[in-house]
Amino acid sequence: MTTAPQTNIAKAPAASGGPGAPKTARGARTRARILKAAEHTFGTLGYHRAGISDITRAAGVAQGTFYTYFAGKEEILRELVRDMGHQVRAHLAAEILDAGNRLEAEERGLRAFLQYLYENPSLYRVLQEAQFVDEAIYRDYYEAFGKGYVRMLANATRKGEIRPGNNEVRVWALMGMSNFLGLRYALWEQDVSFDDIVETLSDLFRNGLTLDGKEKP
Amino acid sequence: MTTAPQTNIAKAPAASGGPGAPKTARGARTRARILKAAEHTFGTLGYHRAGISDITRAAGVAQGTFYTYFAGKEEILRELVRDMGHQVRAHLAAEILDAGNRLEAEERGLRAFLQYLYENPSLYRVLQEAQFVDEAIYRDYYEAFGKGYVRMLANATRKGEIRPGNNEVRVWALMGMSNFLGLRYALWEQDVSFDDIVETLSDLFRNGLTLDGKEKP
DNA sequence: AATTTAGTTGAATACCGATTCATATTTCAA
DNA sequence: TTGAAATATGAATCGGTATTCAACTAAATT
Repeated sequence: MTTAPQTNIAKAPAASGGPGAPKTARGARTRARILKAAEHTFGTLGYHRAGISDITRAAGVAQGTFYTYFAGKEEILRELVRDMGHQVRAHLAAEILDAGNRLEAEERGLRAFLQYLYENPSLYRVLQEAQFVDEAIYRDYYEAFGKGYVRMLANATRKGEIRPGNNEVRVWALMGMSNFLGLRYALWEQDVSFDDIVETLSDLFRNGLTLDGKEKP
Repeated sequence: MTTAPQTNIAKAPAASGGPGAPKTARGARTRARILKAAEHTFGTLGYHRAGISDITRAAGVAQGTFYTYFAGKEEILRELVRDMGHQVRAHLAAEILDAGNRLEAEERGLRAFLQYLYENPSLYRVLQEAQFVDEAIYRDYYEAFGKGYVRMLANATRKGEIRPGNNEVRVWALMGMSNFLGLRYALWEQDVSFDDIVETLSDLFRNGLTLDGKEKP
């Protein structure tokens, strides 16, 4: 031990976000630019084809700068999924706030989701690819989403707005619907209006799929 | 032109499956072993982490042998998705054959799908990852699936078993449900019985989600 | 048996891109 | 103003792996 002690206590892990959270306005701006660039790059090229160099180029910074704010490629993906998750949930929550009942909330929620996906196509790809890079972050996303959703259905059940039933299973079914409808009609081809889609689902919620057999109100 | 003409007509493209389809029983066996090994390897490690060497090791052949039957990594993934697609469709078709009506077909189909996914977990991962390697093959899978599904709903509509409506939209919603329910309850955690799941969806199909408002039979 | 064709081998090649690092610049507090 | 801390740079490193290829073995054909 001839040299001075190299303390490894020096670098505080900081709030969240890898090597060191920015401590300057400039740093915060740069970090945000990189994150936004990653969203676009991953969304366009996909996680694997996208290189760090693609991200930094899009952000207008040097490659090395990336590692000032993120521990690596996986790390920024995680950050991105968390960020985007917050955003969608906040957006959808706001959109269904003034719904008078559950059916209306479902209608508005679905329409808002389709619209959001159309305007933010990166969300879909980033999220779905994250599933195979870090399954936990993907589960977290849907479990957070589902938790709030189940709570809303429970309230609706209490109010007598919807039939009693297994709301957790329903929620996963509903999330699956939205996801596929979004992929097909918001991302792939816009050959059916969102109104028509919402109306079709609304009819399913009100009347079911079969012609006979509704228990009386 | 001093040398003899090197004909490039020699290698016939063969039916389907890259460089050369096997012309021997042995070759066919080897090709099948590699395909099966790829299914398992992609299903376990994922497409990107899985190396050709992982596949050939699992198949018990040398690396070079891979390229006797497949043009490359993407090619074998495409082959796999086509294969697996045929298998699921055939399996599900058989399972719902003796259903007396559409509701029963939906119930049996959903249960069979959940069970199939539980027994063949690779299907999910291979298919979903294929989406970002070659989107066309993924679309083909769901369009083939959806096409048959829409036809069945059209028949059911004609027979008066289900309400008239936009069956294409319904089909994408239904496929989305199955997909998510499968992921959550067949792959992630088996904490709800398939019977309960099917019953929940059956209730939705028969009675909708809301308490009021069914139009009369 | 001899010859041609099909299949197999595994080491070498070739390429790619994530991460590191020594250096330079900017910011900010004293 | 000044120096320490924070930020930025981009070329070099480093590990990995898809693909190729020349030599070898097995099977089919004559």
